[in-house]
Amino acid sequence: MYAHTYALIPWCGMRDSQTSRPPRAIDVAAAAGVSTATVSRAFNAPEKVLPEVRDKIFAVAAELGWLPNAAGAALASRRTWLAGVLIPTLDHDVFAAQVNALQAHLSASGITVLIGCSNYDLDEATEQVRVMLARGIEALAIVGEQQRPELFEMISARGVPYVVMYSHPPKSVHPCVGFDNQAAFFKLTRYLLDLGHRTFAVIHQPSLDNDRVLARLAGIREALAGEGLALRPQHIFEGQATFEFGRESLKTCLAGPGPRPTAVICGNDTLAIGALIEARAMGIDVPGTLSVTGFDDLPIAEFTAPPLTTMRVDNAAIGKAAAGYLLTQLKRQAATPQPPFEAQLIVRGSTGPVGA
Amino acid sequence: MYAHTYALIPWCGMRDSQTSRPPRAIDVAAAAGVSTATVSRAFNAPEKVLPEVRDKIFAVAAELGWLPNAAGAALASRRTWLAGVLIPTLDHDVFAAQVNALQAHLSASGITVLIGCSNYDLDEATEQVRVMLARGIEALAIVGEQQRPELFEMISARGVPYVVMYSHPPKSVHPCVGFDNQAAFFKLTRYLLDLGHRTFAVIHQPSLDNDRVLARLAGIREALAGEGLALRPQHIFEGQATFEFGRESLKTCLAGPGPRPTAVICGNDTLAIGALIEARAMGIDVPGTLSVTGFDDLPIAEFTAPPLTTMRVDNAAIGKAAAGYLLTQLKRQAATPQPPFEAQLIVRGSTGPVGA
DNA sequence: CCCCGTCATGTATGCGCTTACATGCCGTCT
DNA sequence: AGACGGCATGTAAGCGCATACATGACGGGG
Repeated sequence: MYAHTYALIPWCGMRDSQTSRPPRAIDVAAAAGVSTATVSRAFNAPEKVLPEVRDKIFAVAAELGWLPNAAGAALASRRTWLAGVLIPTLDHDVFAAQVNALQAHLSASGITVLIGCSNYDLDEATEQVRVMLARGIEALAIVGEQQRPELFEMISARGVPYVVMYSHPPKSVHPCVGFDNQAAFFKLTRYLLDLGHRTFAVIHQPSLDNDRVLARLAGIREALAGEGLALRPQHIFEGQATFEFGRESLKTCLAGPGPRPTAVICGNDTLAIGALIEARAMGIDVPGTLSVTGFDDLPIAEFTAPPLTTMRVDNAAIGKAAAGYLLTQLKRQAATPQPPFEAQLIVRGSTGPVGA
Repeated sequence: MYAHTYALIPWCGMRDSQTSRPPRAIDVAAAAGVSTATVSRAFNAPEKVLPEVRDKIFAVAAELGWLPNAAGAALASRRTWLAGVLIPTLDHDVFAAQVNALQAHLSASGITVLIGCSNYDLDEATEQVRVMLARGIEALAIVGEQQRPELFEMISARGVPYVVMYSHPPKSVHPCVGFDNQAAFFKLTRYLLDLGHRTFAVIHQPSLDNDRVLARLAGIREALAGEGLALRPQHIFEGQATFEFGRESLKTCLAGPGPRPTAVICGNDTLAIGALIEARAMGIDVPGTLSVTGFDDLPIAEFTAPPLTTMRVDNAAIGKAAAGYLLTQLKRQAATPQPPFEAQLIVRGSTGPVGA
């Protein structure tokens, strides 16, 4: 398809032969009649090269299709221009949005982002960080501060600046860019308490090794304890964050013995929507006899029946702020500790006064 | 927090002094009483090293916290173990799922994945690929085959194996792993035609530089043409893939002059759900007086009111297959051209016979 | 008119690792 | 017994680039 254009690139035609290799700086230098030092300067410190020479070098480089070999550059300059981000999975809007923003911001500064997915496994997380460090990342953003000690040891040992993204507990030993999960769920629960609710159910994600989920549960319990209340074990449901698990949990919950909850707090919007779906299927009036809350404010939350009361966090802003923090760290400037982001309560139609 | 453990790592305490640097292979070699060649072999070809020597080296390496410097390794071995993937944005379930699967699969083979986001901009796409090539990627997956010629020239010139992901038009000049967008929408439209629909509206994503969207429109037109039908300009809506655009497009459409469409084909589920929301708001009976279709089969599609008729593509399978293809290419094995994936029609409640 | 500073460029070293080749040891076959 | 082959390891040469330092040209001031 583009065969005709290959001819423009001298060494292209040879790409089938084993001798073919990408051009090097020395090839560009030879073709431009300068030394490799000047080629290097033309790209890395253009002001140090005479404009005419520089243009000649650029022209030759373009003609040869030369791209500076990053491995060579990294070795010689001791700079990789690489940063890493460790997340549980890309397959989740929240993390994808954060990574997207982080990458966009770092990329604008010429930094390439390596993405490591732990799949919610601490050992895999540690391994991913090991690989990233071997690749020479100069900064690292980590989702969640619950990690193996070795992970923090490795990055501290190498003096790599890092930041914990998404979480931001009040007394973290780590630099954080995020919000306080516990405070957010405290606020949410307080809101429901103020509506008169006294019996609660909770449907949440797997809490193993997950400080965000644990903090959320703590926030709920803290608010309840303030009123002398507690969660009944039969009202707590832990499982995968799917519509299905939200549905079956609500079903089980309402079929159970003892006092029926008047409010269901869900670990995220997906679970809440599942609960909403089941409530509709069972003919339960939401919010008349049951209030339901979510977390994340997915775009769909506004359009469920009834619209979902939830909490919103600006994930793109978190990603951008994390990038900004790392960037100032890389410049060896003072690390300005960010105040936590605020999770915003979005009251919609899925919550109401108890017994309304 | 982990200060007590730092003491276990000899050079940690010095990380504040400017002289501190990560250990090198030669440090490990010295501490283990061998040469750097043996250290290298212990990690890259363990069977060539006596078990006792190997264990000693591993122990010393762990103690020193040594990680092989990837830049040095890449330079010497001419292997970077890097692959790239070019996508429009991570902020979209479909691409995130594909990348997640691709990365999981390649990572299992020791390959690190570089992710480049084009933000639907051809120049940015080209630039991202340029950066990836400079970093030494040995393989590349690209979403969408509509790219600047320079992009394909660059990768061909370097002999980097690549694969187009997601799309799979019948006569592509590129190796593809994906499905035939045109055929999928042909099938979908055919289904609606068989239900008796004759007047159609289309609400779709921006088509500029987007071969997937263009192919989908072509599929619709092809099916209609088979019945001597065509789309009226006032029934075509192009805009961002949001609920909001789906809503306002349906509203505008139904308020417009001329014959009212009995079926609305949406470019994806988000637009379709927007249309569904608007239809409910307007009190329009779906599917009684209006059929609505989506594409992607988002998890929520099953639970809309009415449940959404849509098409499903296994994005994780595409990512995995793309990784598999690149892996065999890297082994210089025969490239087995994959047959296209099939987009599966999922008939639910949002479509029905015309005028039912 | 000479000296020295400035600027543009060249020279040459080494970043940390892999690997072809060299070395030396030991066991085995003739 | 001698030769030879195989094996474990060492030696040393780069991989492609950036950069400290050297060089040389040029110009201005004393």
